[in-house]
Amino acid sequence: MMNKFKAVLKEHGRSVTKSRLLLFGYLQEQDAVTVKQFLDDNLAIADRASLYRALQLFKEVGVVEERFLAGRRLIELTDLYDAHHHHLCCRRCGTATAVDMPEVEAALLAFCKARGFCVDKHLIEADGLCANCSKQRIPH
Amino acid sequence: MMNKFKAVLKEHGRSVTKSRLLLFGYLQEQDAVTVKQFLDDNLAIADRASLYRALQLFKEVGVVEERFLAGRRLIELTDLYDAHHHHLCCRRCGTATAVDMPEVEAALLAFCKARGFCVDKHLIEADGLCANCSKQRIPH
DNA sequence: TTTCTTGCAAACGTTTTGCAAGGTA
DNA sequence: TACCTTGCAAAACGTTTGCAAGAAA
Repeated sequence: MMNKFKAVLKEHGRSVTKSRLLLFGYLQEQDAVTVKQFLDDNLAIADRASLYRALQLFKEVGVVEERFLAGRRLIELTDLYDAHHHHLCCRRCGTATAVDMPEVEAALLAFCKARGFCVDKHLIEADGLCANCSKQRIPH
Repeated sequence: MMNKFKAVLKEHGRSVTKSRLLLFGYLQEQDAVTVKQFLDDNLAIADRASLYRALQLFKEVGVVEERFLAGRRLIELTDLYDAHHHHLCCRRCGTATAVDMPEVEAALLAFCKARGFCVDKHLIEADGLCANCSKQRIPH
C-alpha cells in the first residue's frame, strides 16, 4: 500500500515528502475522519494550509475520497488503498460499522446492468440501530 | 404534503410564514439542490441569514436532509415529503437520475435483519456512465 | 540546480450570530 | 399582546491563495 502510494505520487510528478507519508499512515490507521479531526490530532504538519493542500492532492490522485456518512463529511482512503466496504451507522451509539454485503452489491450491479448504466463506483449505507442498541429497547 | 408541512411546523411551535412556504414549494419543484443554487435563484427571501435559518429549521423538523451526491453537498426533501428513491449519477453528463430499486433494497434489508441491525433509513447510489453516455464510447 | 513543498499571513466565501423592526398566533 | 421571524450588519468559521524560505529530485 505504502509503495503503491509512493508510486502514484511519482506518476503524477509529485514528491514523496514527510508530511504526505505521515498523513497517509494516519489515514490507514483511522478508518474515516473529518477534516476537523485531522486538525485536532495535529500530525506534526505545522500548518492548516499544508494539510488542506495534501488532502486536495490525495483526492486528485485518487488516494482519498470524501463522503457524507450519517450526516457528517468524512475523508477515507479509496478502495485502491483499503478494502471496499459499506457502512451500517447506528444513530444511538454513533458507530459506523464497516461491512461487506456481496448479495446487495450483486443486486445493485444487476439492476444497473439491466438499465445500461455502467457502474464504476457505488455506495450503500444503512442508518438505524445496531444489534446492541436495539436490544436495549430505548427508541432514541 | 403542504398540509403535513404546516402541521409539522405547528407541532414544533414554529410559525407558518411566507418565506417557509416559498422555500418548501421551491424544494418540491427542484429535486436536489445545493445551497448556492438557493441563493442564486433567490426566492424573494431577502437575506441569506433567513434562508440559512429556514434550512436549519427544516433539517431539525425532518423536512429536508443533506446528502453528498457525486461529490456535491445537496439539500433534498426527506422521504416523508417526497417519494423515496435512489440515484444513478453519471460522471459524464452529470445527471443524477432518481430510480426505484426494490430488489436491491430488499437485499439490503434482509442483510441488515440477519445481523440484528434495525434500519430506519438507507441510501444506495451508483456512480458511472449512464446508458446514453456509455453508448458514445468516450471513456471520460 | 531545478522544481516541488512548506509555513506564514492575508484573503476569500460560506455560515452563524445579536439586535431591532416587523409579522404571526 | 406575546412570541416568533425577518433583515441588516458584523462576526466567526473553514478553506484557499501568494509569496519567500526550505526540502526533494
